[in-house]
This record gives sequence, C-alpha cells and structure tokens, in this order.
Amino acid sequence: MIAVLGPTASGKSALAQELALAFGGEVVSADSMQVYKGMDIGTGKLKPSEMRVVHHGIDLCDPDTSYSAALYQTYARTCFQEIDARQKRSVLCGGTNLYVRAALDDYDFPRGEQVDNAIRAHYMRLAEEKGADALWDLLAQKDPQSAALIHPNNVRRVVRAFEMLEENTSYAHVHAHLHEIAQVVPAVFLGLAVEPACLNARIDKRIEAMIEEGLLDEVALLLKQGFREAITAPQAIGYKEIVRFIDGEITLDEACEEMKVATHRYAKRQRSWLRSDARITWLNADSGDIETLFSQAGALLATMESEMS
RNA sequence: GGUCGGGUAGCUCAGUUGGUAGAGCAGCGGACUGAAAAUCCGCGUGUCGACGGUUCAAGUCCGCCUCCGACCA
Repeated sequence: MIAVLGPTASGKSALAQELALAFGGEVVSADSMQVYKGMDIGTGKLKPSEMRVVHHGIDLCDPDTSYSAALYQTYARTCFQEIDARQKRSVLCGGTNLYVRAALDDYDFPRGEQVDNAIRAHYMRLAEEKGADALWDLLAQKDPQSAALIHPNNVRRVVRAFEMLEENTSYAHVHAHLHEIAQVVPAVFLGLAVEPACLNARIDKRIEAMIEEGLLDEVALLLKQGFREAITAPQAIGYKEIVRFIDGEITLDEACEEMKVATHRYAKRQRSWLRSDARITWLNADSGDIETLFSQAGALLATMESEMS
C-alpha cells in the first residue's frame, strides 16, 4: 500500500495513477467531495478518458445525500481487501486527511445514527435559537470534560459532542486517546511538498481552467437536481461560490476570486494537518512535472523496499 | 502652467484639540474521530511619499519637492 498525500493541486492524482500503473495497482481516492456523483470539474476528478488504471472512491453517492468519514472507512477497507485479493497494489490518493486516517489508522467510530439525524438537527436549532454560548453551557452541564475541550464558537463540534453522548461515549473520552491511535493498514506515506506561493499560482490557474471547462453548466445541472437542499455537497469549494453567482449575489469575477482564496486556505489547512505526521516522506513537487515526481517517488520506494528485505 | 483632492500594512481605508499608528479583507500559524473542500482558535506583518522647518514631542502644523487623480487653462 502506498499513500500519496499532499495539498490540493500538488499533483497527487497524477502521481498516484503513475505509481499504480508502474506497480500494477489500483487507485483509491480519499476525497470527501469526489464521492459525489455529478461533481466532476470542481472536485478535480480525472476525466474517464484520462483514467489508465482502476479508480475507487469516486461517485459513491448522490449529492443530495450526506457521506461521512465512517462510511468511507468501511468502503476503503473493503476496497483494500478486494484489491489484495486481485493480487494488486492499492494506491491511496489523499486529499481529505480525516478520510485517510479513518482508512489507515485504528479509528473506531461509535455506532449511532447517520449524518442527517434528529439529534444533530435538534441541537443545531437550539444553537440558532439561543446562541452558541447557551448551547455550550448546556454541554458544560451534561459533559464538562468534553465542553472544556471545545471552543463555544465551534458549534459543530459542540453538537457532535451531544451526539456522542447519545451514542454512549464522549468527545473527551475519544480525544484522550487521539494521539495513541495505531496504524492498522501497512502503508508507505509519500507527501508532495510545494512552495506555498508556487502552489497558489497553480491553484489560480486550475480554477480558471475549471470555469473554462464548464463548471457553470455543471452547477446549473446540479441545481436542477435539488443541490440547494443538500447538506454536505453544496459546501464544496467552487460550488458554493458559483451558486451565489447564479443567484446574482456576486459577479463571476468575484466568485472566481472567492474560489481562489478559499482554495488557498484549504491548501493551508491540509499542509497544517500533514506537517505533524512523522510517517510522511516528503517529495519536492515544485516543478509540477509528473516525470520528475515519478522518478523521485520510484527511487524512494526502491530504497525503502531494499531496506525492508 | 494653475486650483483642488489624495499618497498611512500586500489591498481598501481610519487616525480626534500634535503624544512614534488601527480596522476590514488578504496573508501566516494552529486545532481536528460519523458534515472535514466542513468547523473553530490565535497572530499586525509599517522608512505614515522625500527633504527641511516649528515644537519637549509631527502621520497630524508650515515650507519645498515628488507621484497619482479631478477640474481650469
């Protein structure tokens, strides 16, 4: 198993596919937005014509349903087993780091209702009516340990803490063991590092290309299919901005600019998440050239394998 | 050429009766177990256009120069 990780636009998809091709593997995408059908251009999915190996983790559900890390965990592990059974190698292609962790590490999600549940809706409404602080105060009464770990403004996490109480566990309990979680799927971690200024320039170009490739039509089609009422999918960068443009709230230029800024920030969050993971071996991906990347990765994997034997 | 307005953070700008400067956005850093492309937390990064003057003290007042804009010639 090889895990290719890195911020958006670092060249993960291309490298993952190249490695799969070279080692007789299949790519498993770990991306919380590529799971939605019909969201292609804006999520940077490879076009069918560009796919030269089998890809998993894409188009798993309709945009009006909500996917989750727990669902992905089950899905990804099944993929790994099946790929193994075919005597092939899995190449995990990261993006959503929570999904990567859920797939490879011993994340134990408590059982309970799925994402769009009544408890969540109830507490979200409570937060809207009485305010974030009032909701946090309520949590502090019911579960002071968890409340102490969550900032009152972080309504989502406060709500999740209530859900966890319903599932007979607690945020605090889980949090206490967060940094002792073992890796359960053996893997080599490759990280693609790109100088932030360089990456941002690449992101800007990519966003302009998305518009040219027809992102507006893609969003318009999704809107006809009830995209607006969905919970998770419309939060995707590139989609929320284009919806606002279609609604006449902002100009196309403004939408474009907001997409760029949001993506720069997204890349920063990904960087910050990956930086602390000591398992990752970093490759310099400044050039954006797949040949260079592939030869670096190939050399690295060869030395790793000779060390192991 | 003349008159007026302006030149302060990467950008847009605020800055009281003179006391070495602060907002928004951008940016940077961080957290993260069932929405994670989400959510949340923290951080001002400065030759106040240049030079001279008045003053204990100048972003602020005066002079001169310069650049940008508008108007008048």
